Amino acid sequence: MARPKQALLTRERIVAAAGTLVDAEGLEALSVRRLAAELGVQGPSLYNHFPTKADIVDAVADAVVEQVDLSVFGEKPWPEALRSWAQDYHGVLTEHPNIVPVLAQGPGRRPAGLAMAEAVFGALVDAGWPPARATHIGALMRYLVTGSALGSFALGFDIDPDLYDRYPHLHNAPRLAAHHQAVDEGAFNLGLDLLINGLLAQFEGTRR
Amino acid sequence: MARPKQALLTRERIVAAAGTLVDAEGLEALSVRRLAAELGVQGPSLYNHFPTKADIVDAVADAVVEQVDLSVFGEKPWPEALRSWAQDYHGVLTEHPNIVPVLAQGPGRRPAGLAMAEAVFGALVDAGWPPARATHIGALMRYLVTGSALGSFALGFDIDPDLYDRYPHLHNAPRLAAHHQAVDEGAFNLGLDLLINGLLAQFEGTRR
DNA sequence: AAGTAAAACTTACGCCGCTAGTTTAATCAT
DNA sequence: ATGATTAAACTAGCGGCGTAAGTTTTACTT
Repeated sequence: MARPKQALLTRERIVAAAGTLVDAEGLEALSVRRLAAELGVQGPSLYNHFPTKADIVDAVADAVVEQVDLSVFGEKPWPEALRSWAQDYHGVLTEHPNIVPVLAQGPGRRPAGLAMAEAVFGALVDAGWPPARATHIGALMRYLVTGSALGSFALGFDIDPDLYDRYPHLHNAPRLAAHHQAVDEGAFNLGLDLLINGLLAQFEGTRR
Repeated sequence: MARPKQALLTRERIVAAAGTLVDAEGLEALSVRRLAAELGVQGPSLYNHFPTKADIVDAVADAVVEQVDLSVFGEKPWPEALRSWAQDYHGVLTEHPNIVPVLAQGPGRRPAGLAMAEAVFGALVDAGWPPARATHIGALMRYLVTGSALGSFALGFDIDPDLYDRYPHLHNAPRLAAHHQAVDEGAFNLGLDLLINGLLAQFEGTRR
């Protein structure tokens, strides 16, 4: 086949197929040949639409970030906005955990990533936080959200019970797997509460 | 060469060389052939000492975790111990950032990882925290430490100034790179303060 | 109508993790 | 002491990887 009458590929179709593949089978399963096969095409054809595989992965990551709702930042005071955004971000990443390692590297040049940083940082600065402090808060939020999404804490322990003979306090670790959602959510929400309440106290302390 | 009089390889030598390579050039640079070359040997020879490459990577990760000081947990009250441990853990990861993606997946079956979990969880439970809450706190600490070590926040932004024309609040983002250590440290310490102070308040609240 | 650009293709290079089978030395059992 | 087994290196090779190069055909531009 040479150039077809109707193009077989578009950037959108490629990103969608790549996202589906990553969600279903993980980042390691995303190879150029495999992705091309899903699209009914030979591997190198993808290079007519993206310069490198990394650009495809980046586009997948940004498509996920695009799903995060940023509208709260114009509508609510910073503490509620921050909480609401962090929960939504966390929820989106929970649905697409396999792409999180990419997001954890920062926004780079990705438009949705930069737009999100702009919204968060802008809201904090506009609310009266000093820019340096707002940067810290933004960083901290990324640490919590990506740290929690990067790998389930509860599923991070091997489930072989014999493994824990020498770690007496951990004897229930294999049982964590059964409740991993509740454990991970509990930890994330605890962290979010502590951070936002603490920040609020600091903020009001400097105001008065 | 067949079997030499003195074995060329040991697990320790392999892990040390792999760790050096990962530290110097990143996880992607660690290939079986490359590592073998560093050790003056052919690639498949490594399989006489480790069943898979993943086991080598795991051993590198555990060697890093082994460096974290756990002695504080027997010596100080839980808030100081938690802070001191988290700072030490954070410091160790700062020196070996390339292995963090592995640690972020949890301890799995790695002995030093499990010993660390045992120490943290045990100290919290022994101090009076309910086990479920202690689990949340342990998870939260991992989120913060690995989240912050996984990728510098300050270096996560592209330094091309033109990129920020459409993100007015971020116009100073390219300057973050110059102070990335201070920014990242500031965010981590802010988070640690907020979490531990908040936990302390909760703990004393339930005691009274 | 001619010229150019786009989008598919095939081929190929140098990497990758790992398996299989071979050789030789060291160690263990009788 | 010797014979058998195990250990630790080797070579050869499989299937997969990202991607560069060059080819063909179609579509768009002038």
